[in-house]
Amino acid sequence: MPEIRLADLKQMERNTRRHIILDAALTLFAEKDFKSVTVREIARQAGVSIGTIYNYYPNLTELFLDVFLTSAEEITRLLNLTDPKSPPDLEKVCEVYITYLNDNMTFYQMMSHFMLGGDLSADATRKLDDIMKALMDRIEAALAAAGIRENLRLTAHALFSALNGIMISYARYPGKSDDDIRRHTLRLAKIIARVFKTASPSLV
Amino acid sequence: MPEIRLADLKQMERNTRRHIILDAALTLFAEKDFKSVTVREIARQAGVSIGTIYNYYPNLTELFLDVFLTSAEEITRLLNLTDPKSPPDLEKVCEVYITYLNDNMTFYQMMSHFMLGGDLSADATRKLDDIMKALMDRIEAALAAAGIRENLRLTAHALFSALNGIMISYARYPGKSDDDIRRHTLRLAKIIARVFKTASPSLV
DNA sequence: TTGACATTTTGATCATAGTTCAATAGCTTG
DNA sequence: CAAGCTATTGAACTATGATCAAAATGTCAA
Repeated sequence: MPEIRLADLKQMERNTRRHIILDAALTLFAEKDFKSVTVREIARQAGVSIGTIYNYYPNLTELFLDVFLTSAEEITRLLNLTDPKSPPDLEKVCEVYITYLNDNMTFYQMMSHFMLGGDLSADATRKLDDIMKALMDRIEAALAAAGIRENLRLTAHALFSALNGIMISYARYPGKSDDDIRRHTLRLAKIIARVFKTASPSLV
Repeated sequence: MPEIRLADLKQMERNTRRHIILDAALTLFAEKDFKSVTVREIARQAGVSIGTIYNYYPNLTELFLDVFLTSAEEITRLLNLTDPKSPPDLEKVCEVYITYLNDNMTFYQMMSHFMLGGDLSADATRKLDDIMKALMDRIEAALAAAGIRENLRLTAHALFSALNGIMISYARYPGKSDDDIRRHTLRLAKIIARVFKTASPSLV
């Protein structure tokens, strides 16, 4: 039955092409603010025409979302790899997460854009929600491993929120270098991790 | 010395005109997502031409920043008014802040836009930093009133971050109504307030 | 009041963005 | 090889923020 195989190959080819565009976008996002990247730039970087971009993505938003999802999977994987032998340490998980956000500010910018912006298709919304949930689950697992039992889900929500808030509050810190910001956000992450470890059992 | 008075009056007049544009923008932001509000819409709402907008603001970003600063002053005032007789309660301060964010999502969208987006003039950056610092100071005062003494400044940073993170994480909650989101974000705010009250003295 | 000068307002105009789609090029298959 | 299908192309369309010469309005000394 060569038909099925051929169809599969075609699909793989299509995915490869899609990946070329995705990689071009990723390259550009590493260089500059994601809001200022244009279709024309992505097309040039990928070596295709504008129209081809729209053959693989219905619009720029969905392309950006694809980039975001790729990064989100990466950070989820990183979090799952923390300290594979011993049980995951809460402070370590927070540190890895904040380090990733420092290294990938476009990821955080996109997260804020998609979470607050709206105007996503139903399909895109589902994808976004799924990946955010996966991230949350990872945080929850770390909390569970830290011995938190009561209100586990709610506490995980609060911790996840707290971590996400660090960057929005201090990504721009007047008169500080990137290194200073990294140090400061990591210190805040540590504080938040400790606060949750210390106080959680006594919550209502 | 009538010259000085006249100059003052002119300045007041100019400020009044500026306010007409500001109010028009505020009205539109209450109706729809701030990213989708156009210069033409603001001009129509304010009853002036496009060019006049640019007479009072060098570009749309500065106009948006002005709207943001207006809201930021309002929330700072609200926070200062919480429970004027008794010492400010930490949970109450968190509740007021999160309630305001729920009622004024455009404010939060703008905060995230300006804090993460960049491309502000030097003057705009200073204004933004000032108002964020004022907000922070208010949180710090509430923590101090709650009895926190050690690492006050750093703890205030962490708490401020945590509160800001609530909205970015849960403003979009799959399948939940606005009321549900309000309830959930307020619950998270309460948890965070308690966590900080309980655990802070034992921090390093 | 008048006329000359200064200030403010106006909106057509420009550059650039995302998006569309008829024409073209490239493959596949009978 | 030819017919038909699919993928690619980029000029063209709409809408955006921003500009600026011209017009309207305001100011004030003579």
